[in-house]
Amino acid sequence: MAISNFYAYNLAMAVLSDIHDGKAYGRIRQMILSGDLPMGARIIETRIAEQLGQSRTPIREALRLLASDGLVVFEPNRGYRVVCYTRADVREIYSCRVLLESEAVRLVAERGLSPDRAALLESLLAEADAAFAANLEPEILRQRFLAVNNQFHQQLYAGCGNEMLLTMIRKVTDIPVGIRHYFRFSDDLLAGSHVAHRKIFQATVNRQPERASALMREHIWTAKDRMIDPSEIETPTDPSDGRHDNRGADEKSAA
Amino acid sequence: MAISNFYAYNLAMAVLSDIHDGKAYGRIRQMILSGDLPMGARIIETRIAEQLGQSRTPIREALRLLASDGLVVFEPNRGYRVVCYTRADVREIYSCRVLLESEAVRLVAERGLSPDRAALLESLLAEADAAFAANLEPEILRQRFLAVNNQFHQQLYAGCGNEMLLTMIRKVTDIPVGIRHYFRFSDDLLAGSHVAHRKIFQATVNRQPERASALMREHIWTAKDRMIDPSEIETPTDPSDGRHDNRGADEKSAA
DNA sequence: TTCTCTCAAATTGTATACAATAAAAGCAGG
DNA sequence: CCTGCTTTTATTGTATACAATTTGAGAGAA
Repeated sequence: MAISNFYAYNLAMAVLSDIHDGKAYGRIRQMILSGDLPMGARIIETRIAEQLGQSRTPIREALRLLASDGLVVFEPNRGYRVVCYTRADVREIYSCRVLLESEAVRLVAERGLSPDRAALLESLLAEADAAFAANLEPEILRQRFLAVNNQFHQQLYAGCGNEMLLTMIRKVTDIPVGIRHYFRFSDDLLAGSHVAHRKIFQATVNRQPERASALMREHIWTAKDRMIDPSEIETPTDPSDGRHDNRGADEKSAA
Repeated sequence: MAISNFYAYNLAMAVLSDIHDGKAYGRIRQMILSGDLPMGARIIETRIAEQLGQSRTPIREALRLLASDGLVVFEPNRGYRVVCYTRADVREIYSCRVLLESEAVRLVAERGLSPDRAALLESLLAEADAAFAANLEPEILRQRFLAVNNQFHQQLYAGCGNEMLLTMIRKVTDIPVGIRHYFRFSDDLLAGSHVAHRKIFQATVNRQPERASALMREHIWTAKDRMIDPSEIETPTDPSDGRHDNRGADEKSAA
């Protein structure tokens, strides 16, 4: 398997050369995914450079990369902004997720899970169980669950045998937290999601590709349906100011 | 539709700022897609820079971009090489194409083709008809048809209403010509492909989403089946030398 | 020969300087 | 008070210089 090809894409680059080197790409990426840099925020090269103690050159390259990940948007002579997904965009993304992830899980169910991966997935599900049982504050529970949720999906597909598919799935999965504003995370949604994970896992273990695939489609559709839908009231694409001081203004309304 | 987001990805960047500026990204991209830089060729920044009459800085950025397109591969401290797809990679790519393009054409068939786009597609089909009727040299016919073929696919999906899907399709479609080595382009394959296009187009015009989708799946599967398949004799990933003088060595054996 | 080590050349990584462009501020005129 | 132009500032685009790293060649020893 030519890991050398597909995997030398962006995420790999992060892992290989950036993230543990404390270098630009990984750190900026994290700022975006975590919401430190809110959606729509303009990114000024010199400022980031200063902040990370590097010169502009590596920052620029990191930004180019992030642009191709779809995490920042570039306009010639105007620099970069954190991507600002509209509801329509998010719907598109979820449509793609349905397509890609249902296929991935089908492949996995056909090929069968390796024992250690099955064990890993079990432990993730157990972790989620624990979180629900722990009677946490809703916000904490939500965060905890979503983290496990992401890992579950990633790990589930990992053995699908199609690196290109995995790359594309990462692309529609690694998205700024800001989009959570568009969703209603009621308790029953989380619980329902967890149940769905168990079912999907079971079908996969049982080598039922069609069933696992169908469950996955339904699982993601359900999430998509929970999007808050003020029909045509899109967020304006222009937050106008994007200093990265205004963090936090972002995350609160997500509950 | 937030074109501003998805579309500000790489290809757009090419169109916007690079290609008609005569800048690096577009030109290098073209070198790769056309085979001027053969698969596996190492890319030396200084050399390309000299060749294009620019400094290394913009070349480096272009290469980073191309890496995210999957056209070149990067290794830290070792620079870039043109991606070298193995047969297994190509099979993966075609699996993804089946998935993505069948979905795209389904969406188009559901929404219906705009009259002018339908006309454009008709004209492309007519162009292919003409090519077949012209009794061209096989190699010329092949090139002509493949060019029209690409355009047909692109134009067919263009109105699918999901920019993210289109972006992903571009990614699995824009591939160095070198991979053609892996295919057997017999005359009947081309002719069969053309017939399939007509059928797909007809089903789309008739608003038969499932039918169009199924035809598309079969169409791409057929192409995939025509891969030359010396089972496990993969091309070694290391052509060892990659000066871009050795062009042409590439393209001939494609017939 | 074959292996290893050392040193030189080539290449990539980063920083800095300056040019080109866009955004913002200031200023006249209505 | 607003409008449109000029000047200033901020920011991005490119080139160059130098440091760090890898690659390749050659010398010396087994």
